[in-house]
Amino acid sequence: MNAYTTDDAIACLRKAGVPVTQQRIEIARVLFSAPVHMSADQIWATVKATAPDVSRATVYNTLRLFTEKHLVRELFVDPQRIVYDSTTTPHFHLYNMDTGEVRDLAADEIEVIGAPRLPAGVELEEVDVIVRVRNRSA
Amino acid sequence: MNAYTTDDAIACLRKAGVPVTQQRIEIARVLFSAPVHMSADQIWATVKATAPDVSRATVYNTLRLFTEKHLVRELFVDPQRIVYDSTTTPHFHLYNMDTGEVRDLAADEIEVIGAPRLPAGVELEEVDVIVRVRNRSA
DNA sequence: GTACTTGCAAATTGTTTGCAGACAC
DNA sequence: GTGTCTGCAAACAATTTGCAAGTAC
Repeated sequence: MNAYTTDDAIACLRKAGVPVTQQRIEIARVLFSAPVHMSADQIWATVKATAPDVSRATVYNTLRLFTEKHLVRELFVDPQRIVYDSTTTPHFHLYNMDTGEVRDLAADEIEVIGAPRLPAGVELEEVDVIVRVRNRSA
Repeated sequence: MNAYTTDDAIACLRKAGVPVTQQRIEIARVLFSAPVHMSADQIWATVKATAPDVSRATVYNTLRLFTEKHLVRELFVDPQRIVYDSTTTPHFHLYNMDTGEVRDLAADEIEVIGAPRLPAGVELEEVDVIVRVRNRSA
């Protein structure tokens, strides 16, 4: 899912069934050049560095679209902001409550065992694990 | 931590080091009469049923205070609203994305194994597990 | 009596929406 | 050409804050 070049970004969008536009390419390049965890406003700021006239609304709308198409995953680590994770394979997170930083956990660091008894008529969507940490000694 | 009566609520607040007021008693009774998962506005609506002139701001401020004193736990299941959990012992959650309902998971349903390698200078605060489900067949 | 709380309404913040013009195909 | 996308600014909803009046002890 890495897309360093514009062509990679275009391929990635096409594969996901997302109509290609200039703005979406810019946003895809920010997200998929490397695994990142960014808030919508951070993404907007980064995109503006290379494409100054992308509007905030477009970034928000595009992120919603990308989420629906499973190109990114929304993380609710903090009620103040949604963090977008460009890695969509199942994995867990470490969240520093003081710095706001989000880090992926390696698969061997933590493991979830067992499956909950689901009520009838519902199906599992995903399992979210967030390990919250603080800087030592406040 | 159950507090069905006013006296129980007062004792609970005193024990937590929270100065007792009429409004806090009402809010405590809503939260601690039984294990609940409620949003701030749901709590406000419930409190108003028996104490009509408690303001929304007081409910929000009190919930923040209760959180600091570890009388309740904040759950970030959905970016739109904070859900308050009146059970503060460690446990995990099942969240129905369609209905918004939150349910506690029993300790034998799911288990987390292993501990992440923490960066130097940080300490573990808590581990949050949220199992997200959807109603079958959209 | 004093300090802390409350209620109200206004402010704040992250996110969404409506609409006219612009772009992809 | 046609339908979708974008930008702008206004709308929104959940939460917070400032300040004068009320309450617990």
